[in-house]
Amino acid sequence: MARTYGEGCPIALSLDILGERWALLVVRELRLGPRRYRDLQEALPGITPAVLSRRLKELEETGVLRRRQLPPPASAQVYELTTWGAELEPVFQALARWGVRSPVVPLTGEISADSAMLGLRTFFNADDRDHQPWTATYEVWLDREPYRLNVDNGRLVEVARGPSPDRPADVVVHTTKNTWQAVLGRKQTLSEATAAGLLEVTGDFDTLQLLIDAPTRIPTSGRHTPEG
Amino acid sequence: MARTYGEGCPIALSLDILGERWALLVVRELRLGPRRYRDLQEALPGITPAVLSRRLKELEETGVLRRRQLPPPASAQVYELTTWGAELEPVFQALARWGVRSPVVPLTGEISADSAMLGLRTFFNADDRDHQPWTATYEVWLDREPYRLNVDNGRLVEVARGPSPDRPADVVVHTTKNTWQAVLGRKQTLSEATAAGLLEVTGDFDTLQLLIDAPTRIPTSGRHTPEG
DNA sequence: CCGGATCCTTATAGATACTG
DNA sequence: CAGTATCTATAAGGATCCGG
Repeated sequence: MARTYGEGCPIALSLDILGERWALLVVRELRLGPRRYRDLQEALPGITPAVLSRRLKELEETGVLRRRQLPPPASAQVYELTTWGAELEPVFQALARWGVRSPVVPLTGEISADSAMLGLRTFFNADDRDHQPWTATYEVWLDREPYRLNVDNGRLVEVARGPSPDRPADVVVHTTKNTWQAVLGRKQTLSEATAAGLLEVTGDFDTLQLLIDAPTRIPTSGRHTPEG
Repeated sequence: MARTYGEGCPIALSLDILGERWALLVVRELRLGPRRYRDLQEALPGITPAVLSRRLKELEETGVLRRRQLPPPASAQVYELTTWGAELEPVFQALARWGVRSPVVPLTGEISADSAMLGLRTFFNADDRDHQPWTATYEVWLDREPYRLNVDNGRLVEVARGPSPDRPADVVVHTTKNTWQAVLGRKQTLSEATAAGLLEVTGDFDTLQLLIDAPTRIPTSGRHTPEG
């Protein structure tokens, strides 16, 4: 927080803390749990070490995240969100829902594995009653990184890093984040991706299809006219 | 949008559009309706003309706002949000609710009249059942700028610039935005401000008290420990 | 390796003055 | 009133290097 807007408005205060370049994307990468410096660098292609260091220091000072030393034998240093930092979730949800409707700027480019999984949470629509409320656990591997999902009675109650902890998941998926994004974005059907060998399903295919269909169809453009 | 994060994540896309310095505050000032270049400059102390021009141009190009020529005899040029730009409301709400709970950075400084009125909307709590659901219209003058409020059955259904259009409001208030903020922030009671001559009420005092009490008590600090 | 710090260059914002 | 122009200060981008 080198420079501030100096306003008494809580929005301006939030921007004092989060408004600098890369700051909110650093926080985004911590939404699913602690990450090391190196993990952040890899998830944020384009950020320079100096900027990443500065943002981490500033976000630590303002109480958004904290630095923690993992106990031996890991002995790694990680960054993780504070309780207050984790309460930025509604901000991310609102920004994602808004950005995806951009009528002018197209949504193109790579995406981090974490973001790909979190997109499911953001756009998962429990109110959609085209499907019956179902219950299942999923284990999704994106680029060899494991994630687990827990749908309980039609609600996505858990999105986390790591494989299924106790019993094996009902459905296990192995794919790349790009294929996962393509399927979620309706650019490719689940069947097509499977047939092309881009995605491998272990367990009930239809249960996976339910998950893929749960996010409301996302208009990535054309929702508004530029004159809007 | 000179520089972009180049990601396929909708959050990053939103930040490509809104992440540059001052951008989101410019949009904030348009939440209650069109404003002229000069109005924006006054509401955003510290912004330089060059930066304001650039932000307006970029936000226009990305479809967040549009430039409009008012018909004669006004003949003024104003900036206003597009439909899509107006859909940033959940983002502002989320940012305001988060920022106000900052455990480290204090919330101090001036605030624009628009922001002072919008704070009421952000923190108005229709679920609070300490009071009966009431219905009333208000006309609030902050630093000689008129705003109108409409509470219907305990819900704040309208916050707008300008005086009451048809019939006179049930309650008319004349004060400064600083006093208004102090009263809403529980730093001063309505009675105290009135007794001190800082606030003048025409109409039913208790109906105004209902409005002031409607926002949930806002903890501006201490909600989390810095270690949180 | 990991977790940065340093150095240099480029881009953006701040300050002030000025113009159609 | 609605901006542009000019200059300076600061922050980000790019590459390299260094200590544990």
